[in-house]
Amino acid sequence: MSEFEVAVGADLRSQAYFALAEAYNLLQLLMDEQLRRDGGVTYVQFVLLAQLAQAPQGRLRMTDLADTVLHSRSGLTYQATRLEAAGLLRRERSEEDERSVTAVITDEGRRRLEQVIPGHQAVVQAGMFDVLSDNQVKELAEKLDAIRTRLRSMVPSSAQRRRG
Amino acid sequence: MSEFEVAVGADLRSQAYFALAEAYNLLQLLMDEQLRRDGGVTYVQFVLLAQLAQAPQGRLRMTDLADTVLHSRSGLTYQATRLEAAGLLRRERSEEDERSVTAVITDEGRRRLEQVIPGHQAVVQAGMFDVLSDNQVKELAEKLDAIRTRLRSMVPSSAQRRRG
DNA sequence: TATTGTTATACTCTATAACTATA
DNA sequence: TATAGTTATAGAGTATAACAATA
Repeated sequence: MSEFEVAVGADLRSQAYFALAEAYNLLQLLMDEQLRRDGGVTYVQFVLLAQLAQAPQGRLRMTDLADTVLHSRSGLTYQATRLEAAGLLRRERSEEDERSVTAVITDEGRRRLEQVIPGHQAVVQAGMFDVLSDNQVKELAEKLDAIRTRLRSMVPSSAQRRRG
Repeated sequence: MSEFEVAVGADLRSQAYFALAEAYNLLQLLMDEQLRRDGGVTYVQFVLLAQLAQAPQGRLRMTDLADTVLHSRSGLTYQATRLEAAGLLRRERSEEDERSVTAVITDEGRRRLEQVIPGHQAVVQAGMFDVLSDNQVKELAEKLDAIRTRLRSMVPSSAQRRRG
């Protein structure tokens, strides 16, 4: 138990919370370095590319993408401009709704993603899973998934934030 | 299982990892808002104050504090200047080693911390623990702690980064 | 009128390297 | 020479509000 925990609460819940926070921050540090080294992309850009890669035809509407990655629309425009300049993504006007813009991952974007994923998974494996058994991983995943679902219901979407 | 997971790996480990990432990001969003609303401090500032509050006599050397919160020294100087201007922290030259500076939390800093902690704990409780039993919390804490310890051993300290 | 995306703008934060003082 | 902390600087990223185009 770290001393920080004593300040805010020495109970099990505080332990779980601070372990989560520190684990994620350390992981972020290692992942940022790996992604930059292996593919010249930031973590945010990696997440955006991965989101697009799995979407049908590699396409997502800008607003939906912003909601998915929890950023403002202007923030997404900023990142999309950078990814477009790097040739990893392109933007197309929608045909059904002329207001909408669809972000599409390019072939080069998919290649770049494949290029960084092995290193990314290696970091996650070494940092998180080498110290857990398969069954422990399963139990961890179940609990984190319950927490994630709960938190999703507590945070409004970017469209809702704009209105409210 | 989100579609993002499919892109990078649909296995249990990816599930655990992405659940961790999204849970922490959502939690961060909620905590930032709460801390700003209840006490006008950022999450980083909250962590710095909490670290000092629990240290002996509320004191820590700047470099040690930087290592604890995983920031560069210049980044810590920036935050310390802001916290000092807000009257929540003060800096003193060390008497043993004239090169060192000790950061000390002020009485007002402690009051501010007490002011935000209830809301902070409420957010954590609602977001993470209302969906878990006490035993599940215990199991979660154990696994996250193992991961944290592992990750700590993988990330060099700020002093080590400076040298290397 | 409401919604989509971009832009203008301003601000926060971070790190690197140079610098000062001390060990 | 090495270390502690600050500062100068520059850059990355973010969000809010105003805007143009479309529904």
